[in-house]
Amino acid sequence: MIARTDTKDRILASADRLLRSHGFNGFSYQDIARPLGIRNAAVHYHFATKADLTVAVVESVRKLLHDRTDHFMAHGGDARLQMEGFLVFSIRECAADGCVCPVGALAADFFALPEPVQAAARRLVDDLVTWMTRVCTLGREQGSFRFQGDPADKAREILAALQGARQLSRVLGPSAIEAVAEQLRRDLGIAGV
Amino acid sequence: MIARTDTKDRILASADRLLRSHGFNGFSYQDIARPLGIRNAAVHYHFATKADLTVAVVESVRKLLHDRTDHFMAHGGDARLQMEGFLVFSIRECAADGCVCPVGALAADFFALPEPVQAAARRLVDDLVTWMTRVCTLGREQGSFRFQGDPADKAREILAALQGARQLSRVLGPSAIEAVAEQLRRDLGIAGV
DNA sequence: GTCTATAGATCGATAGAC
DNA sequence: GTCTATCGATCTATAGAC
Repeated sequence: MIARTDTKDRILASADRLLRSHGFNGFSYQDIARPLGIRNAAVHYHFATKADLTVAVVESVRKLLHDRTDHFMAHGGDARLQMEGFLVFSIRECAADGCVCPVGALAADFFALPEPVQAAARRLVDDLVTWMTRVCTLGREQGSFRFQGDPADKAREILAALQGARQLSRVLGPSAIEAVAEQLRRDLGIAGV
Repeated sequence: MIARTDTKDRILASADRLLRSHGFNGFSYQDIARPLGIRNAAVHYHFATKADLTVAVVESVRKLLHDRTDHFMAHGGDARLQMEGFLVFSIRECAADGCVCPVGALAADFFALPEPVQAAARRLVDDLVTWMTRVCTLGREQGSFRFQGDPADKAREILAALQGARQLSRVLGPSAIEAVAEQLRRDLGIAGV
């Protein structure tokens, strides 16, 4: 059934964009239904509750992360390429539509979120930290990165900086995340590559 | 009139806490009125609209920042003390109640916010960046900080990292911001002081 | 300055026809 | 799978008594 899958995917894509641009409490089923030319109730058919829909969005992002990093997590690879890919990805997404990552979108309302949504956010953050920690560990072993201290701390610092930078960019413009990304490169000793 | 000022201040304090814990779209006039033992309409008497109330919250934070940094901005001082004070302040606020700074609270919904609220957020971010840039500039001149590149870039990196860390801490627990703060110190060469 | 009462809108969600 | 219709709740904001 092409129609079913197609509509469900469109709903998911729309919810993804709305969640990351307006936050969990900043979009409604109406906002999703109207541009798709369907009704409120049709969205509820595919995703019974707003919590279900939001969890699905977070899980789709988590799956995207796994698709892009599973090989690296299992077999290793060039840490500098992984890092640079993530920086460029963050800058491009931020500049394109000012969207933050789902974690940043959910964190602001976190204590007011349905518990399943909180749990999904936790899973995504755990995955991001695990992956970034491996990138930092391998990068230093490979002689690509220069930093002091525990790779797990450096990983959280980098993730926090990018998350915060995407939010700063909403207020200051796209130059903010570019400046932060370039400073992160300088700190790691990979600027001007 | 003690009563008037007192209630207005209580409303402001309550709104501050609610904004930073639940986001702009995550709290209502009811949430403010009930714990204070007053009614919805009484809040509207002091702050006509939710935008007015939110702008007042942001401006009060901006005033607090000025009170703490005006002397430093005018006459200089010990950059390491300014930096350490800000790190400790951020950690303590984050651990106490999981609140993010107003910028982080407003950034998630930013494109859905009333324009005056967006403008107030911009003013606060500009002030923070200006101050932190001065801290970084003086810190390097004083030989306290070690970093590559433009102090304005380092300043935005640090602010972004702390803002992101406060949000990560909601998901991962208070250890996240402590780890990020310690990594920021290591990067600057002021760890273990 | 605070109240009661309510307007007016929107929200998430459900029931049932098609 | 999408529709119409609607429920019940909640929200921002206002009017007017006290």
